[in-house]
Amino acid sequence: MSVFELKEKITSAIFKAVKEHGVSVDQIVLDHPEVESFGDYSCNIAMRLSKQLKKNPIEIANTVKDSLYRLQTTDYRLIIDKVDVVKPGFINFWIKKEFLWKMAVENYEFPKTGRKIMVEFTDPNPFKEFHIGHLYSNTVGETLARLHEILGHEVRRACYQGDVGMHVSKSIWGILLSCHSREGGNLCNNLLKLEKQSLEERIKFLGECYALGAAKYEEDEKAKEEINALNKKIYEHDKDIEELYQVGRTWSLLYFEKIYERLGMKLKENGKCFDYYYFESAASEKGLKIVNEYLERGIFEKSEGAVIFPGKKYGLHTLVFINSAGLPTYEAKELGLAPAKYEDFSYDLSVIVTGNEINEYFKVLMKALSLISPELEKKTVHIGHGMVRLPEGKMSSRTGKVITGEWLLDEVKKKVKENYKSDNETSEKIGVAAVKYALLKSGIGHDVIFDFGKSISLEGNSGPYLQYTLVRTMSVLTKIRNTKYEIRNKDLNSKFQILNSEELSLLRTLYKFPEVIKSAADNYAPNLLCNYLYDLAQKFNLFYGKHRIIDREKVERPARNPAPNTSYSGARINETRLFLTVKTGEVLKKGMEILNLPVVDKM
RNA sequence: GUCGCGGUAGCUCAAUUGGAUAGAGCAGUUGCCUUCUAAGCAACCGGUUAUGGGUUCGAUUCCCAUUCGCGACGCCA
Repeated sequence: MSVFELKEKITSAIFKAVKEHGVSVDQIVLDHPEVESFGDYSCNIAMRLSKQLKKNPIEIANTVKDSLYRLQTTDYRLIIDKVDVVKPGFINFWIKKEFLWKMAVENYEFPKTGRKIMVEFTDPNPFKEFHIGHLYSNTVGETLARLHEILGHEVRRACYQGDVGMHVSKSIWGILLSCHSREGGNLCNNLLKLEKQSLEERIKFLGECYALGAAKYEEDEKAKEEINALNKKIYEHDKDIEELYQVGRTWSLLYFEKIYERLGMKLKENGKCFDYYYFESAASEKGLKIVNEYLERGIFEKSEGAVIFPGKKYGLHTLVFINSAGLPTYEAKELGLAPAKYEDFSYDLSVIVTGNEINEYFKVLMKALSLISPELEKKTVHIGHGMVRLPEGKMSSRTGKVITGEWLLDEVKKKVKENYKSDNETSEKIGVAAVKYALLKSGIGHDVIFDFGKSISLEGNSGPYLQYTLVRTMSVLTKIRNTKYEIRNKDLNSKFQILNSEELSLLRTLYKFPEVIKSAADNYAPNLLCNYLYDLAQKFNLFYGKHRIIDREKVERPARNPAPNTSYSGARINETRLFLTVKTGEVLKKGMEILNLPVVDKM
């Protein structure tokens, strides 16, 4: 029996019991109490009915309890150990230990649903750097994708990249200037000379060009005009800059793939990390067409030479979709993107992960989409994640106040290496886990204030803590595997009864794993899974520190050679604890896989 | 100015969507390695949940006001 079935059984039993009182309720809330001494499940129905029935909640709770006892089915009797009515009017349920055990040991897998979900995330822009905001989006998006895969859905990953637009023309303008000042001759050849340099250096160069263009755009009227003109040229594939443009674009895209692989994304059939790549250059054509079509139908309006969506009519902002130069803005492109995605993969749900700074835009966008294609609008969900900020404020590529993803990963890796003297490969894995966990562990909506040294923790509630705990469980198992041992507590029936408080507490955490996955996925909240895994690891470490899995006193060591990894032949193993250890390891491993945290053998 | 989001321990964050005694980590103090990995464990310290009212059996959570911070508010994404 799964956790879900168990909960359903208790809920329906309560439902029946309540019905006996002649009242009907729309739903029964059944939760795990925070405090373990309040049982495994808790119901507040008596308090909710108190007003309606004009009776004391305790009284109601007691009669419900009596009805439960009278109505009980064999299933129910099998599951429930004890029911209690407490103070304000809670009805608390204790599950038989045997069942807790069964649920914990069972490897629950969610059945395939056939539901098709597309998740769009990361969305870095070619010609600009991949900063820690992209790192955040990638980490969150990948975990959301994995959570939905675990739930049995068919998931596709999408990445939408801005290969046209003002930021590109600013970069190109910067490149033109930089390449000119180096030498004369063919611009593209000058750029290609950089090919000898590492990809990282070339990307850095592009970033600098952007900063240059962006700064001049604001300072220099002439530069501004040139950049605006360039923007149009890029849209029109003007042959003067096309070659240059393609070179830079290719470098960027290659570079992004390298980072995705470093972050542990799996390669797809196309040999890349995302299933689908969308570009603004393509979306803009579709978007233009759609907006123009619906301009005639009166959904959009002309105003001051631009095409706008009158959001004010619907209590939202009015936004420009096609600017006065005839070019589509972000909003129009997004309108083009939705049907393009649907053509590739006829999804039931489209999840779009972006920074929360565009939350307001998205509301407008969704309103416009609902008038154009209501069925697509219904299938679309926008998740705005918090922005990554530096202690001194917002990041800005223009002023160079940017922390790139690679820099962060490298620095953390270095710190791990220095602090713990671990080898290169291990340090990399620990560093990646530390960075990702730091981004995943808090709620998705809030901004993340990034402060190196404070933000990325290697101990306490951190990625390495989970890795370390997993290593501990594996270490016990290897030790046992290499050894002949006797198992104590062979008697299965007695096993459930004699659990000490640490064992019981671990068991009560273990069986909840599938519930946590479900609620993390349903709420788009990876932090729920982080919280759970951390709690589990803490409980395991407490248990581990307090109790022996392999009996110490039975260890026979060769008298002359008391090395720590000698044979443990003759050691006795507590089977209950062994199972708890195995299970903890499994859950940790699975959970870390969903969070996409690398696993290490030793630390 | 209008709209949206937020304010929880010195710092960074939780709190099962209205539940029981508001919990962790970091920082600080103190113990624990000849015993399955000390990136660990235990203990202490730390709170008028921004402020004031309201709704009810019950509020960090919902409503109103005040205040502070961030974002958006017509041609960037």
